[in-house]
Formats: sequence, structure tokens, C-alpha cells
Amino acid sequence: MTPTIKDVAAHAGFSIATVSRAINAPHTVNPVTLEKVRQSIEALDFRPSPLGRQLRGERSRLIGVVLPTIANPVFAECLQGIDELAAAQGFRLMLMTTQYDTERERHAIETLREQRVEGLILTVADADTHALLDDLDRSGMLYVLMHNDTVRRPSVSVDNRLAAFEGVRMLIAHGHRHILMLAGTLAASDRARLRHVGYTQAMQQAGLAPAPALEIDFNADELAPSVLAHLTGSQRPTALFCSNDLLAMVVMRGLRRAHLDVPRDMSILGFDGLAMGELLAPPLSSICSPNREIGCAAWRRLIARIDGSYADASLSLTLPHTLREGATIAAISNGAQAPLVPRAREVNEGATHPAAPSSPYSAADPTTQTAHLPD
Amino acid sequence: MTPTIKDVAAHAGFSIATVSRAINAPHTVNPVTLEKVRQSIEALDFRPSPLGRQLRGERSRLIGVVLPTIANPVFAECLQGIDELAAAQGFRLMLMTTQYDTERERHAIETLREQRVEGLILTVADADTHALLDDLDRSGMLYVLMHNDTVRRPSVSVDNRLAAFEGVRMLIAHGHRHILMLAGTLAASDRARLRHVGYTQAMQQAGLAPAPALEIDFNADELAPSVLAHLTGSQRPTALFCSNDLLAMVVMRGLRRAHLDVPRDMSILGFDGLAMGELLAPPLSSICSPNREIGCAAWRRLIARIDGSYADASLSLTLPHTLREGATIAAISNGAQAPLVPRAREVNEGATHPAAPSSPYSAADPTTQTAHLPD
DNA sequence: GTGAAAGCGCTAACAA
DNA sequence: TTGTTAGCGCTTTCAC
Repeated sequence: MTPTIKDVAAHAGFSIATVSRAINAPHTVNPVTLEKVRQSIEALDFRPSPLGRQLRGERSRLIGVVLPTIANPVFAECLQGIDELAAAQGFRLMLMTTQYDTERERHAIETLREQRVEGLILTVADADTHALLDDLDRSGMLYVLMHNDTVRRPSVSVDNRLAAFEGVRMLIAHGHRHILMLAGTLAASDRARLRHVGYTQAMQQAGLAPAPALEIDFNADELAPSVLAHLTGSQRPTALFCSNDLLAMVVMRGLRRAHLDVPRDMSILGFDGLAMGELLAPPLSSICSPNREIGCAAWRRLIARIDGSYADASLSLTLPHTLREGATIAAISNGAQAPLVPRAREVNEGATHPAAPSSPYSAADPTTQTAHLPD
Repeated sequence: MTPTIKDVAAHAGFSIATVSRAINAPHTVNPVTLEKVRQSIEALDFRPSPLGRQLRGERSRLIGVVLPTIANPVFAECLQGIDELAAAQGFRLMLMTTQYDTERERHAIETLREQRVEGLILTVADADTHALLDDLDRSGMLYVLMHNDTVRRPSVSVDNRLAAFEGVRMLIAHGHRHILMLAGTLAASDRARLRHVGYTQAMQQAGLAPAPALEIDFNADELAPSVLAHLTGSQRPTALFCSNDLLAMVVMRGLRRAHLDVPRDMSILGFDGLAMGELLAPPLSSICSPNREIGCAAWRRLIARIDGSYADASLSLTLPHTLREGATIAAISNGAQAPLVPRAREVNEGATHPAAPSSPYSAADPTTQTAHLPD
């Protein structure tokens, strides 16, 4: 089996203590001895087990990362930032995903604690009412939340409410009156709920009627018929505020299949600022959170706390969001409903989707006024 | 500090042996004792350290995963598959990324071995000439490669050469004669090199002249001027075979900014089958590798080898690829160059990119013949 | 049914 | 400079 320090000692003809010193404090051992030990290590392909060291009470240099999924690039981008710093600072990462499931969150945290991680970086479904986090607080386990937007716990995020507020206000400034918010499962995301608060406030401030968020299963291949009805019916909104970029992309596909043009027939504003959104045609307008930087900041705060150099009293760090203009938002002259006009190109595109129905809409209306956003 | 089995024993008034039994073989201890011990464990918030167990020679239940990056969804998709199975089977994952850098690959493998992983799942830059993998073979460390397409080592991938061959043949069948292959850094990807072989063979079979792959930095914000010149000059190709989907998306953005329409002015075929490609407009035509399934298959093979139940003699597993038709490939009537025609909509879009130059191309030509792919 | 003790790989305090 | 030894948390004989 894997060689131990004993094997090396026997092979080199010294005691295990000497071997240990040769590894951990080379300068304290006779150069000749050192060389012999080195050769034995080489010959046996020995590498010191971290078990022994950790058993001696040393640091595990292990950090646990708990994310809902890495299929959503938001989290992959964070993880990338974390991974960079971890590698540079000689830490190892243990990753667990939860699929937004509370039971799996519990299990992940438990598993990582068993592994004696020195700290945790996590994104959970709901940061405020999370008994598990209370447990962590109580037991002194160090952790930092990412994306979870709460002042009650150590966390790094953007100001979700404010960002959504500003985004929706911008939609309103472009003439939109009937704006709907789309989200995944609200129960699985405290961020989404805060974003809905921001949406509601912006609408109310403008004297408009906010609507409840429309929940979407954005793993499905098609938009649900009921959702599609909402978006294409006579009472359809002129703009959609999507709780995240992935959702926005799925909705855009659904609209395209229904022969609606973005942004002419429907404006779209996403949230997350996925790098990929820029590659779309048209590029997705989005409220950008600095995902990679959120990961890096969470890492720094966690390590600072672990090292005890954490003087900053403020628990939660709010990073600035930005608006990526993109090209999925059109200005409209008034809140009136623009008629839906299929275009030849859209019909062609639709033809590549066997399920796409022929257009139910009326012919072109030259009075439709559509202006693109200025620079 | 974290409580140990000793603390529990003292608290419960029994020996550590009894506590250990209460945890690992509850039926062998007196129910009353068991209950007391349980309460002490609860009271102290004790969780058994894996160190002690592993020290006793038990399995670490730890698997190392080494990937170039998780910023590319190809790898995130694989990892998602691996993670699912790992969680279900009670294994932990330790993740390290390499950014396609050989030195970091070395470091990652070394680190994971030190951690006593039971096996490794990896994607490396070059599977065939990799001394590190030889080391693994020699030392009996179990591993399975993902994506690396080689018969010389345990691996799971698609047949990259064949897939590329078929894809390019399909382009040719659609009338394309001047087809260029674009890639990232060939040196960093044995897959890309195999795909270029497939491209070359398809071209030669059709009596066409294959070109060397054009290497692209697809992390840059803009396509390099020299690349753009290749794609827009008078000798420009009518179709691009992109070595991966992310690259294809970046190229599509570059073409859009240069006022070229996909697929009218240029057809694009990607490779990877990223879920996200489907969300593009038009949806990206791509040779799809079953990324998630590749991850799952790699996991199963690794675990089978670890459990010793690996009877299958064939080292490498080739999974079937598929073609996602998408809508980025146009049929052309002949190999002649279609004139470039900017359209009003494109100019509008270009306006959102401050750097976009005004169109250098001539006015619309109604004779341009463009047909979309049939269903 | 329970406890005492050895030993897993390693480090560090102490001895030689 | 090198060796001896205790002990880290735990499981597992072997006695009781």
C-alpha cells in the first residue's frame, strides 16, 4: 500500500523523526542524511499523509463551498474567483451542490463539518430563516454567504432590492407602464424576493400597479402555456423584468418561438450580468452583479476571519451593481399596447422549431413606433 | 475546541470504546447506555472526525476532480453529473482547476494525492504525452479522463475526429467549399487537434483544400483585427467550424459587430452542444457531446475500478455524439462568394457598441440567394 | 455489555 | 545531528 514515513525511515536507515525533520525542517539535518532520505522518499514515491499532521491539531487548509448548482454560470463565476484565490494561497476546496434543496444544504454543511473544513462559503436558499446558519453561529464555525443578501449574517452580495428598483425605474423611464416580473421558485431564493420588493417599490413610486412575480420553471424545454398566454395575450406587458439572466434567456427563446421580437414587441431586463448574455443577439440588458468579485470578496473575508485579522465590524458587504445596457430594451412612446407583427425573418427562424405554431397575429402596422436605446 | 470522542465519553460516563460502538454498531450496546451516549453527543455537538477513521486504514471516500476551468459550461456540465452521483453514493469531491496549464495540472494532481483521494477524474491538456499520467499508471493511482480522447488511457469522450469529420461533411453537403476551422490554443487541447484532423479529412475527401486552424483568443473582448480580416476579406470562407461552442459564440458576436449576418453571410458550426447554445438567436448549430453523461460515465468507471469490479478490458469509452441542427448554417447554391449586405437592424444593433465602425459594405443585392436549413 | 489498550502516520519535546 | 517517545481521534481486538 501507500508508503508511510516508517517505510522511508527503514529504507534510508534512519528514524522516522529524522525523516520528518528532513521534510519539515531540512536545515536541521545533516546534508548527507538529508540526501539519503530524499532518495528514499523518491524511491518509494512517498508523500506525507495530511492525516498525521491534522491529527496533531494542525490546520486542514480545507475550505468548504456550498452552491445551489454549477449549471448556472452565476455560481460557476463565483467559484472561479474562489478557486483562483484558494489555489494561490494553498487551500483546498471541497465542493457540494444543493439544487436549492434545504435538506441537501443541511447534508452538505454536515458533511463538510465532518471533514473539518476551516470555514465555509455558501449560497443558501434563504439566509434569514436558516436554522443551519444559526447552528454555525452557535458553534463558532466560520462562514461567509455569497449572494444571500442579509445584514444579519456575514455575507457578500449586491443590494438586490435597490438594483431591481433602479432597473425597473429605468424601464419606466423608457416609457414602459405594464411591466411584469418573472422569477424561478421564489421560495428557493431570498434574492428573488428582494428583487421583487425593488420591482414593487419602483412601480408604486411611478404610480403603477405592481403584479405578483410570475414563477417560471426555467429548466423546462418550453414555456408553460399559461405563462405564454400571459406574455402574448391582449393584456400582455411591454417589458419583462427577469429575476436572473438564465431565466431571461429561456424566456427570450420562448418569445422567439411565439414570433415575438425582442425588443420590438417585448423589452427584457435580466439580472446577474452573465458574461454569456453579452454574446446573445441582441445582447441581453441586465443588472450585473460582480460575480467573480463576490466570490473573491467572500474568500477574503472568510480567510480574514479564520486568521483572526477580522477587525471590520460590519457583517455584510454590499458590492456595487452595474447596468449593462445591452439591446433588449426598447423605448416606447406611451404605455399603449403595440400590435404584434411577425416578420419574415422570425417566421424563418420559427421554422427550425417544429413545434412553433403559425403566427396568430395581424399584419404589419406602419404606425408602430419603436426606438432603440441611445448610447 | 471541537469535541472529541473523549469528551463525549467523559460526559456520558462511559469509555471511548462504548461511545465508538454506540456510533458504529448501535445494536451491540445496551439501549439505556446508547441513549445516554446519544444525549451526550447531542449536548456537545460532537461529530466523529474522519481522521481517526482514515488513520485506521479506512477509505477516504474522497475523489479528486481536475478541470481546466469551470467558466466553460462544458466542464461545469460534466461536474454537475459527477457531483450528482458522488452525493448519491456518499463520496466527497475535491475540485481543482488548471486553466489549461501543465504546471498547475501537476500541482493539482500532487495536492489531491496528498489528500489521499481514492481516485481522480480529470481533463488534461494533452492525454497522450502526459508524464503525470504515466506516474499515476505506475503508482497504481486510479483515474479516468474526461473529454481527453485517447485509447491509451482510461477515458470517456466522444470520437472527436469522427464527429468533426461528420460535421464538416455536413457543411460541405450544404454547398460550402471554403470552410475554415477556428480553435483556441491547439497546444492546450488534444481534442481540438483531433477535431482539426476530422476537418482536414472531410475537406480532402471532398477534394477541397483544408486550412490550418486559425487560433483565437476567446477570452478577449473583441476578435483580433487579423482574425476579422480573415473572416471579412475578399477571400473569406462561407462557413466556420469552431472547435467549441464558447468560441463559436464569441465569433458570432464579432461577426455581428462587423455587420455580418449569421447564417446569411456566414455559416457557423460549433462543438460541445452547450445547453446555452439553444438559447441563442439563431440557435447555434453544434456537434453535441453528452457532457453530463460523460461526467457520469467517468464516475461510474472510476468507482468500478476502485471497487475492483472492473472487468471490462477496454480502457476508453466512446460515447455517441449528436448533431444539433440549430439555425446557424445556411445552404448555399454554389461555392461562390455571397456579397455582404448590411441591414438596417444590424446597424441599429451596432450602435449599441460604441466601437462598431460604420458599414464598409455595398448596398443590398436582391439576387443574394440564401436558404435556411429544412427541418 | 463494557473497558483497557494497541495502533493507524505524523510531529515535537526531550534525551542522547 | 539523531533517536526515543508521547499523543493527536478513532476503531478494534481482547479481557472482564
